[in-house]
Order: sequence, then structure tokens, then C-alpha cells
Amino acid sequence: MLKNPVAMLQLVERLGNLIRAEMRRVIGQEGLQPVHLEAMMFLNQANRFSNTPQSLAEFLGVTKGTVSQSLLLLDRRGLIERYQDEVDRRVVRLRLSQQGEEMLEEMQPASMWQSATRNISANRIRNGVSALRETLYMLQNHNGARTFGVCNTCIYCQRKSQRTHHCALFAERLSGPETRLVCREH
Amino acid sequence: MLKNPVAMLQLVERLGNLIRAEMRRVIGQEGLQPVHLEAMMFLNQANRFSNTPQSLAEFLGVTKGTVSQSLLLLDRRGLIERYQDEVDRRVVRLRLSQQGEEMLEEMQPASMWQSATRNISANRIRNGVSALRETLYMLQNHNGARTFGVCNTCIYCQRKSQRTHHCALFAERLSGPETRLVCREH
DNA sequence: TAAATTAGTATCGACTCGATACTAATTAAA
DNA sequence: TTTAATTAGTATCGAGTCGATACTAATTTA
Repeated sequence: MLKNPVAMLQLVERLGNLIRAEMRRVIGQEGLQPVHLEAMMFLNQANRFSNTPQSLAEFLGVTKGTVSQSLLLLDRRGLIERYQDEVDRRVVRLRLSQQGEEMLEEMQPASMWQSATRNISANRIRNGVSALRETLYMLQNHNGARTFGVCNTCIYCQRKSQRTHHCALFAERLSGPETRLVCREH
Repeated sequence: MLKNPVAMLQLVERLGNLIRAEMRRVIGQEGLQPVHLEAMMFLNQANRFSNTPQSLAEFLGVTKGTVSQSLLLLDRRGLIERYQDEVDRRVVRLRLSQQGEEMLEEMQPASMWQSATRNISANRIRNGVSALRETLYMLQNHNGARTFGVCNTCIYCQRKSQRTHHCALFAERLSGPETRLVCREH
């Protein structure tokens, strides 16, 4: 029975395209592209292990050259800020600017989706999410790509006390809020 | 409990991007873009109610001008054929050329997906498919967009006999195989 | 018969995207 | 420790997407 996986692929493709088209419609007035909104959403969730061009490129599945272009545009528009890393001066760090955060807030790209999923049973959605999540994981592993995910679900994340966590991979202390952000070494 | 729908949105977005990136990787050598492959897959499934530029544009969620460009490229590459409709001479009909069919055959974009979903329980996938399908349907209805789907699941499709069907919308006879193709008025 | 609508094409400009070539900082090696 | 290799990022190029606009030709509607 190989039909259902293919059906799922086609649905994901089709939904992906429609979301993309909707994004374009919504942010087109601002002169932005879908990929810009995706970059901003990523940066909104990125922690110090993932707020770099390299990391963003891996997340989006494009080359670093391509991402560099998009970042240039976002920078020109004043939606992000770029600054040099203190320790390794090759790496550039990214964050949303005040203006970028406000714009992302306004967009709320999920609102249409919310209404579209309103009448679907919570259970069915939960099942859908888990099937998709598993597929994503397999797909990424298969490609040798990075997984990305929030720290507090990461195998390297160790709880030290009520407030402090520890990342066994980078051997660094993590603050509580930080463990709810997205790391590239998940 | 609004978290799961958003999680599903993000998963679909992310999977969509990865599929897109993978497509690009696979067909990039042929000098094609993801949208070309999607167009070809659509044409491979299109019947006489949907094998037009207009229809394809609606399916892909782009303007007719954009689709016209892509079709020009596919035509130049010899992957599709364009011919005038007999009755309404404004409309152009599209079909895959021999070469186009062969290329689509070779691609098999689903193979990686198949292996990624191999270990997921059939039941979970079935649930995922139905959640996604329902979402797609709601999303399209909400936007006033066309639904697209195979004739034999369409409300307008009436079975006349063992072999013949009838489309109540266009008031035309449908052959058996034709009812397994995609119509834009689904 | 004239006006409005519909299907499609052509052209423009901004942007994506991969490829390639480059700079500068860091790390590994001799 | 000097040199070579690696790594992070940027710049530039060409082909293509994409929406907007303006257009042609065929068909409907008034």
C-alpha cells in the first residue's frame, strides 16, 4: 500500500505552494518575497547557535550565496541587523530589528491557516503533526541535513537546576528562555 | 489549544521547502525549476477540463502571465505541446510530449519521500492525509480558489452505466479513464 | 452591431537561485 | 612558526520566477 505516502507528498507540495502564494499576496505590498518572511520567522526563533547566515541557509535549503542576497535586502529595508561575532570575527550574527519585529507581528501569516483548520478534530491534527514531523526528521537525516529544533527537546540539553541548563555539545550554559529557541545542532 | 495547527503549518512550510530544494537539486541538471516539474506533473494528470494555461495558473497559484512564461520554456525544451482548441479558438490546450513523459518518468520525485515515510505506521499517515486534505479544502474554499480533483470523486460526476459517466456541470460524456484525471471544477 | 468579457502572449523590473570567484579569519600541519 | 587548508561570508553573473501592465484575438452579452 504505497498510495497514501504519495498522496501525502502531493498534499504537502500543494499546501506548500498555496501557503507560498498567500504569503506572496500578503507581503507583496511591502516589496518582500516569501523567503524573506521565512527568514524573519526563523530569526525570530533563533538562538546564539543558529542566528547566522550559514545556519539560515541550511534551514531554508539554499546556498550561502543566495541567503547573503536576501539578507542584503532585509538589511537595506531595515528589518534585520547584522553584527560581528566577538570571538570568531568571521561570523556575522543576525537579529530582527525593532521594525522587523513589528512587521512580523503584523503579518500573522497563520491566521488564515487557523480558520482553515478550525473544524478539524484535535486528534486528527495531532496525528497529522506527528506523521509530518517524523517524515521531516527522516528526510533530514537521509540528506545529512541539520534537524533544527528547540534546545529543550535536544539530546545535548541537560538540566542543571531549576533555572539553568547546560548544552553538552557546546559545553555552555543556557538560560531558561534560551532553551525554547531553535538551535541548528538539534 | 491552538498550538497544534500552527505546528502543522510550520511543518508543511518546512517540508514544502525541503521538497522544493530537493526538486531543484534533482532537475537542476536539466536546467529546469521546481515549478516546471510541478507543471508537468499537473499536465500528466489533467483532462480536457483542466489542460489549459488558465487552469494550470490557478493550480499553481500564479498569474496567467507567469505561467505563460514557464510554458514558453517548456515548449522550447520540447517537453510539452501546445495546440489550439477546435471549438473555442482562444483557448490553448496543453499536453506532455513524448520526451516530457519520459523525463517525468525518470524523475520519480517521490522516491526519497517513499523511503522517508517507510517506517511510519499506515494509520498515522492515513490520519495525516485526511487532516491535510481537509485543510487544503478549507483553504481553497476560503480563498474562492478552485479545488481540483479527479472526476470520479466529484459531485457532478454521474455514473450512467458500467463504462460511461456523465458530467452534470459540462453536460458531457466522460470515458472511464477520464474520470481518474484531474478537473478544475471539482 | 457594438461593448464587454475571456484566454492567452509580450515586455518590464525586482528578486531568487546556483555557480563561481573572491576576501578575511581561523585552524591544522609541516 | 610559518604555511597550507578550512571556514564564514560577500560580490557578480546569467537564467528564470513572478506580478503588473499593456496588448491581441476570439467569444459573449447587451
